[in-house]
Amino acid sequence: MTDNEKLAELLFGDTDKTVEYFEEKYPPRQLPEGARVTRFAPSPTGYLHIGGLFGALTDILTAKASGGVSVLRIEDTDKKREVGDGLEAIIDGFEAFGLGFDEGVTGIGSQKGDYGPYIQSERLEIYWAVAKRLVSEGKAYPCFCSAEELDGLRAQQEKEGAAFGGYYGKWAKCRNLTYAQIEEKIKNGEQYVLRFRSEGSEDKRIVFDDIIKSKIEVPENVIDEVLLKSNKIPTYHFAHVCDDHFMRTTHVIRGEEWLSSIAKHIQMFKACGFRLPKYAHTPQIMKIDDEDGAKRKFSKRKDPEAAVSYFVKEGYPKEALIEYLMGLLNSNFEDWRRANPSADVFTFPFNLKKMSASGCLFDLVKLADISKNAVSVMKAQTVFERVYEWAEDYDAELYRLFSLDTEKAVQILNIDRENPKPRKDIAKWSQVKDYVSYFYSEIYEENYSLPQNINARDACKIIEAYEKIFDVDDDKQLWFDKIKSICAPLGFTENVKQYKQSPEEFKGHVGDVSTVIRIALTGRTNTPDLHAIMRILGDGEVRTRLARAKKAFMEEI
RNA sequence: GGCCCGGUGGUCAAGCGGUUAAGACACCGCCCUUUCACGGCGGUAACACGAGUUCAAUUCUCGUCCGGGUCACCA
Repeated sequence: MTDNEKLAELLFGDTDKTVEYFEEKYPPRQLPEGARVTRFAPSPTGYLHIGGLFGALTDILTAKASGGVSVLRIEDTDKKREVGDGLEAIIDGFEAFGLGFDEGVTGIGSQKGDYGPYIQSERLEIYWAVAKRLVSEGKAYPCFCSAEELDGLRAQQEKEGAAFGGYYGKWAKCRNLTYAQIEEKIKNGEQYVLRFRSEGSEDKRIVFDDIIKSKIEVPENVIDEVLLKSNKIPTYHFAHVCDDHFMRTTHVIRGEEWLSSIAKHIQMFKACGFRLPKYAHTPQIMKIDDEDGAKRKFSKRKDPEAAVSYFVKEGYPKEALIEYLMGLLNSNFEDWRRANPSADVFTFPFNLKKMSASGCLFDLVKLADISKNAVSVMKAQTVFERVYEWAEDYDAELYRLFSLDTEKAVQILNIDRENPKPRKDIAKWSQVKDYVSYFYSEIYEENYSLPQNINARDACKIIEAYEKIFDVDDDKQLWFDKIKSICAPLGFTENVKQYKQSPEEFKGHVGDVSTVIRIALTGRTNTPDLHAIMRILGDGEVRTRLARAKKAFMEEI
């Protein structure tokens, strides 16, 4: 038995399962040629970030487009940052946007798939088996340095002008401890972490191909990275290597912040004797800082829209956010969508290589546009259901109003919706209350301010005339003809062109007349089809509102 | 600061040695129109800068500048 093997026993005497055991337990996947296995691996820190949704979409799309498998794995190796309902936020976030993985964690306490468990804290024996082998081969060693010592080391390095800080070379004090020294420290109950014995050299370079960033060249890593923390839980780096190997991940898609640790990951894969997966480092989604106008990544603290729950709260239709993200992912998506207006997004021929290598700004305006289009093609009944469901959680008043008469709500939402070219008013459900407010007397706010070109006296006369001709049963054509008929006697023209030719001859045109009626009925100058609005309001309500408006105009005279 | 990634209109972006440098969103104008939307038509607006390679550089190389990331027993 070599010293290294003795050390492995000393450190991992309790772990009886071997790397070979896990190799057998998690055999290579039987998948068709070219099928890609991807994974999204968030840590449960309390919320799902917009970048996370972006990454997850990339994983799912990549797997789907290749006939492969997407996995959801939870990286809960940092107990300090973990939040109680962190997993819930992630699961809820995916559910809210209709994203599902083929394998992995499916809910609180539920997982599916043959390569599990899919929560890192449940995979400890795997990491230990790999760690044990690494120790026995001399590729890892225990380090007893305390946090204070490490701090001191860093200070010393700075003083001596070391090119970079970290645990390596002559500063790696525990690197060459003898078996006897280690044994003694352990007997004394000293705490230790397990470090990777890096074979790297600063002047050698590693070249590899990133699917998105293409060729990347970095110096080898020389730092003896921590593999297992003092509580025997692995660091991200080590867990990544073990998990993606045993889950048989073929494509590691992750944010570009990981690019800087790629050298150590490649070295670790090599040291473990695992085949290196392909990497794709995705660009980041950023925003413009409201204060200084600088481009920067989303901040959890400063930007509410960094969390996907923000979009849920605002009531963006889930398909809108997904469509927006799809456009960011592959810019040819918009063309594809035009050609396949009703196709399932997941049938889009997604191509990782077509992803842009540079970061982009999140554009709420563009999102709104996509959203309006998405909502405009929905049936009124669908819009109603979606708004109703949303309101139940986020707008009690709207929910109650809709509950009063769901039939009426659908009618309101159906105005101008059956047209060949439907309106595009609604981008998010939180706009709906204002959009429908004048249909509900409880929240309807009267506002009788007239445009400058119309005075209260004329407004009053218009309403009086209109009261006489109004019949709720008139069809749209007849109704409008009647409005035209009251124009001339009041000094307005029914012909807009005529008015434009000689404006001095008239007080206004039929548009001004209907504007007065519109104001009287809805309190605003802009609304969808007035005829449809009055049909929903009903004869009684229309007459009541006309009377009230007339009174208000009279008081202004 | 070291290392790494990136830099085409306001935004997202095609193009990857020879193009009048696409398209989408936004913006502006016109048309349609009872308002607003919708729709149609048109418009403003871009290859960060400097060298080099080349007959020819937005495309290739180098430098500069700018932006971002990363340098933990966090992921």
